[in-house]
Amino acid sequence: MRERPKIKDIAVKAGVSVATVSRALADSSLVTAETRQRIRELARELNYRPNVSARNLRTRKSMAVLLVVRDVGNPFYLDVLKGVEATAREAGYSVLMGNTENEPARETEYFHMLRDGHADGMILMTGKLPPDGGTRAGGWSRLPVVVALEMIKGSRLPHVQIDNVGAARTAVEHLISLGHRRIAHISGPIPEQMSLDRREGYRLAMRAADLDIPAGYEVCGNFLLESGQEACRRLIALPEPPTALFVANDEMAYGAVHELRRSGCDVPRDVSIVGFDDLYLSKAFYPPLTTVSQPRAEIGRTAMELLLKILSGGRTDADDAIVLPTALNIRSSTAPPR
Amino acid sequence: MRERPKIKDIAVKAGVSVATVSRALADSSLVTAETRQRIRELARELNYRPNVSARNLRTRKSMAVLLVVRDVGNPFYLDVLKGVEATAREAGYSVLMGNTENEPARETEYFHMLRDGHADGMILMTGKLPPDGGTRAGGWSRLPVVVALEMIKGSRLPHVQIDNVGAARTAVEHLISLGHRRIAHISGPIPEQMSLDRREGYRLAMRAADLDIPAGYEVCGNFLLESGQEACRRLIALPEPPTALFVANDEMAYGAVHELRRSGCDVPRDVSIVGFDDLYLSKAFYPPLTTVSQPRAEIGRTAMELLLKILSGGRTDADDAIVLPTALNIRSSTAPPR
DNA sequence: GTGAAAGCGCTAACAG
DNA sequence: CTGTTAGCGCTTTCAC
Repeated sequence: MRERPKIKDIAVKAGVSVATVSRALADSSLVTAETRQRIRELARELNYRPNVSARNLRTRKSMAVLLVVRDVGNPFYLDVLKGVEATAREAGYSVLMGNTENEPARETEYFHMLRDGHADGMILMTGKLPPDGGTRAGGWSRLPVVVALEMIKGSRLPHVQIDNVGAARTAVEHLISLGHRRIAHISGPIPEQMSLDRREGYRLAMRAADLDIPAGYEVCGNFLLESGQEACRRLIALPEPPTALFVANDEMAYGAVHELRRSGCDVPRDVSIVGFDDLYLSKAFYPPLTTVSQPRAEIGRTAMELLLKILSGGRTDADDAIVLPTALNIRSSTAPPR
Repeated sequence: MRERPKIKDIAVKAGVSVATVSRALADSSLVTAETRQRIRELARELNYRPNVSARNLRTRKSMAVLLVVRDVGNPFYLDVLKGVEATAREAGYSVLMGNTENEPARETEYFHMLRDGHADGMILMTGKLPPDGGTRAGGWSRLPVVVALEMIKGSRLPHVQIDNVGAARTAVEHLISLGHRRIAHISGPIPEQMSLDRREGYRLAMRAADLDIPAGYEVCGNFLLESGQEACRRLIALPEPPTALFVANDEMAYGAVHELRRSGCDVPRDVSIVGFDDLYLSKAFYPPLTTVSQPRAEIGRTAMELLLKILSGGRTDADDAIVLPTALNIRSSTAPPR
């Protein structure tokens, strides 16, 4: 086998011009079925594959999308990534991983990568836009970007999201309906929109039921296991500790349960716990965790589909704000108070 | 602001040639510090960024690496991905995600992508080479590929791995030293190398201790939670059920514990369990899981470093088989038999 | 239907 | 030190 054959090699062998080969390979109707056939066979024979850099340069496309998350190490993104990857693949796109670690500079860097032609579009799951979003001509919002998972308020970008406020509210109402009155909340980092929303849902449910939120009942975590543990420790130490916890994500909920157990409390006998996310593990956890499940894979899929639509020239109106349904998954970490 | 400025725009504005601009931007020493300075400022002013497709075409590099795994949805890969991403980033590379779902066709497709210039190198974590690996000139082994996590026997490719046999053996020896004699094993899919190796470690430990492996004591799973549950169910139903389980990964171990609990057995009182992987969750699991921990992030980092070395012209000898250490993490899911 | 030719934007010889 | 020039491999007018 030769070195990588180029289009010209095929052209020579087939006795046609490079243009014809290019057309034949692109399935253009401007080419006789016969020549097309011949060229395709020749291409296969030579094991020809087009050089993507050349094609990208010429077509000004990269057939890649950039998926930017806060932390690639977070298990939450797994299914989302899976959804994105599958959909992208089917459409002939590849997926570039972006990881910001919450650093604004990186956030900006990925937008640059998009402009530079590394990718044709981007799915942004970090909940924020680069700092200088407004100063550039047209801002970043002109770029083919879909915001998913975490919404960015006031950004005219198309969104794929869930109703965090409503879902959180439903979760807390479940606790209330069980008879709990002393319900605390472990939130994500404030002032991230997602944390704010879930806390808002908690507050709404409490207010609607005429329940008090005593001082110290709202503890702020960072979505990581240890912070759930730490937050729980503080809650237990309160003069009047809660009988139920609404935790802003499963990972922190795991930490909270762990801490409760360490201090001799039983879940749900002494304290009920509701999480958020329904990680793949939550059903095998002990006790099986009551939690809000969100359609992660579908979020990924939908976001990618929306991006594809935009890339193929579809409108990018803000009415493209898609809200996917959540569900409260009631398992064994919640029970009536003693 | 203009449309994307190109190198020529800068050249014109600066009154120099494109070559000079290119050099200045590349920090070539062939350019006066002064002109370089001037050009760089101009570039920043114009918000210039090089077009990657053009550069890729010209340099025949993409500054991207392909990370291919069996299943992007598997939490096991998280930290590995994180290690790869961080190292790649530092070196100026981006990471393309590849997902094979165990389909040979996809496996091949990613090798093609590599050849096509989508990426400069590849980190392969699927444990297999495409079917026609040998028929092509030089086979796939000529490409800049590093195999990580799962080894491919007899492939001259550089490897980054752990000693699965030894680690498994140590895990089982722990059980034996606790006094267990009826020890069963839930393996991964056979005949995957990784599953084979861990089972081999189990067998070696058993044989060395003169312990029998009764019929039905080796059950095959697929590394997923449900399969651990299912396998455990069969083990419990045995006329003489085991008092300890060595499970080939944590996820299946979770499933096994879950099943044991469902059927009224206590872990570790009735059955001891050792897992493999030490997922981030295993310490918050109930009971905290005794498990073999492998340095996932470091595996990712090392694989990427090795790939970088190869890409920069380093040797790719098979003596580049790097074995990273594991550790047995003893927690609360193991205890002496009753 | 097919071919000739013009670039996409950049880098790297080669001259000066 | 700087400029001129020739492509990288492909797609796509524009002629024929």
